[in-house]
Amino acid sequence: MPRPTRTASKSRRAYHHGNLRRALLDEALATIRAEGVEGVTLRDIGARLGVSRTALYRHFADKRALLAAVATEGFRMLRERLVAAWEEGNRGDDAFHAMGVAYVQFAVDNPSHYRVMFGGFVDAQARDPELGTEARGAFQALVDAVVALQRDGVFLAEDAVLMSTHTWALVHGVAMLAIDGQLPGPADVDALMRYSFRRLRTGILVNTGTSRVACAPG
Amino acid sequence: MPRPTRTASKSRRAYHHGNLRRALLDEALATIRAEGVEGVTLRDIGARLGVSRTALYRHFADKRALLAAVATEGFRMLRERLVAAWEEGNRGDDAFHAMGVAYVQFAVDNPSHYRVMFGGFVDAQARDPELGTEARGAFQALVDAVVALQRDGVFLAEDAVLMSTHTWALVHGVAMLAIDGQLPGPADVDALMRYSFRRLRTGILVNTGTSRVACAPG
DNA sequence: ACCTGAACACCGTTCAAGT
DNA sequence: ACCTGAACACCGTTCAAGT
Repeated sequence: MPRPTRTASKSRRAYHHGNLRRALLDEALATIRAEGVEGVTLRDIGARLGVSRTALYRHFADKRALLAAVATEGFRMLRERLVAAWEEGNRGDDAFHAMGVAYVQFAVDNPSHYRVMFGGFVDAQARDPELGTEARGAFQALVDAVVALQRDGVFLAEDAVLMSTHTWALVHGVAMLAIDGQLPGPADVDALMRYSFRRLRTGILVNTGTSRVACAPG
Repeated sequence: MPRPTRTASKSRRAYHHGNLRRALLDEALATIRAEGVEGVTLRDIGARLGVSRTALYRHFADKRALLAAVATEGFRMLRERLVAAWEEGNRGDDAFHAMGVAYVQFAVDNPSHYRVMFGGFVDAQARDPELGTEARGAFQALVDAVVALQRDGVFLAEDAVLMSTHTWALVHGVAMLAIDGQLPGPADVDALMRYSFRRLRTGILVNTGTSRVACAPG
């Protein structure tokens, strides 16, 4: 396949002439990974790319737009992980658990990136429609799994969105506590996830409800 | 009761001579409420208090220490709300639900403050021991309720800390989604909380487990 | 179109100096 | 002890100017 007629040129870097946006995104993400969001400065990113510190404004409205793009990419990655876990687990009950584990694992592996995704971008979503689209896409992966499990009679036949949001809140909560260091140790993340998903399925209440009263005890 | 021998003095503000720390804390919190964390600048706070912008360093090591103190106060407030909900609800099953509602309500009422409390202060806890103490105190209010409900045979007699952490993760997740605007509307917060607590108690799984197989269907 | 470089209006923090 | 004011080393963003 012939490359575009554009020559390789004498520019010091390959990301000139069109892929500077991509390079800015990659550099921002690398910095976020290494130092957290507060380590991201437009000057450093420009310098690291051998580019003026104002070159960024050709591709992003401002710093927040850059971070919104990073967040958008995060949701895209997250959705891929969720879908992969669901499909590789053969779309059953265990696969649902695997999705939850994959979700928390993504947060633990990319804590700073995850934080940018949920860093109070209430209006970032309004400013950057693609962010909302991608976030909804990741959520949809969860809804799809819930719907499938409801169809198969594994999960209760309730409002799938409500059930999915409930599940999302749980894994989101576990993820946040994990990356915030609120859990004693890293081994506790696994233990909590195992417990949480068991109880997500069966609840924490002692079984004295109407559905059991009709049964003989034992 | 006689006031301390310190005179009212001619100082323009009452918070000189000992309560500047308190004033700094209040001013920081007010700014956080009004503009979010990123609106907090030491210069503005100093100016608003009629004090040099470096006066703060007499009471806090740096800006992060100030924010850690704000977070500490947040956990103290949160614990009070939780305990109040638990006791006013007469320490029963409904009171547990009320605690959850109070938790989410605190986050919704004080979104920026709540975010400071969970803003990735992994090591802030190490730097500021009081923060960890107060955070653990709020969590303990939840554990106490779980233990009481287990004693009364309402909740499963499992590891109370694990069960509490599971519950905490759920309400934390709901709270984060709510203040992040990830939920369609404010009415959905209530609906989600009702659903989530019902399912926290009873689970989302169809009841075909061993305990029900023994029963006649229907 | 794309990038530059100087300039502007901000930051947190340090430190010698005052009382 | 407590506070000040100048100074330092940073920020994001704007804008006229270059190619």
